[in-house]
Amino acid sequence: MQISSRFTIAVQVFACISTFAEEHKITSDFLASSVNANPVVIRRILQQLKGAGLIQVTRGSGGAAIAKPVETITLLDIFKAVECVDGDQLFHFHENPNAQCPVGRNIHNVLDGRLENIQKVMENEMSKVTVADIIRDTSKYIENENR
Amino acid sequence: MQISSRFTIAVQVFACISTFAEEHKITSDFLASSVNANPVVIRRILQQLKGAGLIQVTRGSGGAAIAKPVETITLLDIFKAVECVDGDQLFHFHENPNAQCPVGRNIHNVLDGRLENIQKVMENEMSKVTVADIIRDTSKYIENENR
DNA sequence: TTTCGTTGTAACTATAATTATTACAACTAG
DNA sequence: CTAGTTGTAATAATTATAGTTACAACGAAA
Repeated sequence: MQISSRFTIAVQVFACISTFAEEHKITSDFLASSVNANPVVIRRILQQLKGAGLIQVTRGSGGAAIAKPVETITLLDIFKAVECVDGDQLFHFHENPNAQCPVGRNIHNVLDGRLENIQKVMENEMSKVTVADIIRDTSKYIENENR
Repeated sequence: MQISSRFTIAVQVFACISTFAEEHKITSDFLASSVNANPVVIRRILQQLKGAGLIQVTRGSGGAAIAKPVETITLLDIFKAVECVDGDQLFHFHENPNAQCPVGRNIHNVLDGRLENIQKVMENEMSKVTVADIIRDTSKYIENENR
């Protein structure tokens, strides 16, 4: 099981906005072409990012823009915006372990805390990377191409 | 997107073996009843754990047993055994980002290292918990019930 | 050596999530 | 009003998960 491509697509959206906002209007079609995905898929991701307050999308005339200072948006913010995980739980239990069985009725007691901790460590690492970092690296790589 | 229940089921398998091995033969039916899942699903997980050298399964007469000292088996070992992730990559990219687009052709350069790092941190945390810890906690919770 | 319980695995189904696609009303700017 | 765009519904295709039936292969014990 992998984390869905919505997440990496969403990150690419930020990189695109920052790279091209001055030259192009950032429409869902434009983004879809950079990602090589369907414009409707992009629009849905844009809605999720907008719902989290990370971008703004202009209806009618079109165009997406980043809504907050890029140093204040982390990969974790993006992840939580687009990865609709059931109750924010990364790990999935099989439903209804057998309460007649001593192990079945205690498996959550044993695991919940430890799994929560693993998830927290991962999220903490995600929160260390900001969109500013992504933007800086993106322009660095693009500049390196032009020599 | 969540990590599949195979992982938590597999952990429960170890807890069951350690808790009941002396009283019962650990068959797929017995495990299926504790987990409340289908025996064939359990047998498939047992095969994955066996393939990773973590347990042994006796054909014919039946029964599963832990194959290595429990302090040497970590949650990461179990995770890697049952979670068949494409190329060990937790994060999924949309295929074929547009190579005509400067951002599209550099998104992997920008993200691969950072995502790998996030995954590594998570795996490192998983490797800190051993089956011995799981077993200890399980008996602790079961004992606490009996007062 | 026959019987019995079990594993290993194939085949098929059901369910759910992801991603793509078509279509169109609602909206905004010119 | 027109053109281009967003927001969203509806539908389909694809993939992964999980359940189920079935049965050959196997091992131990009668």
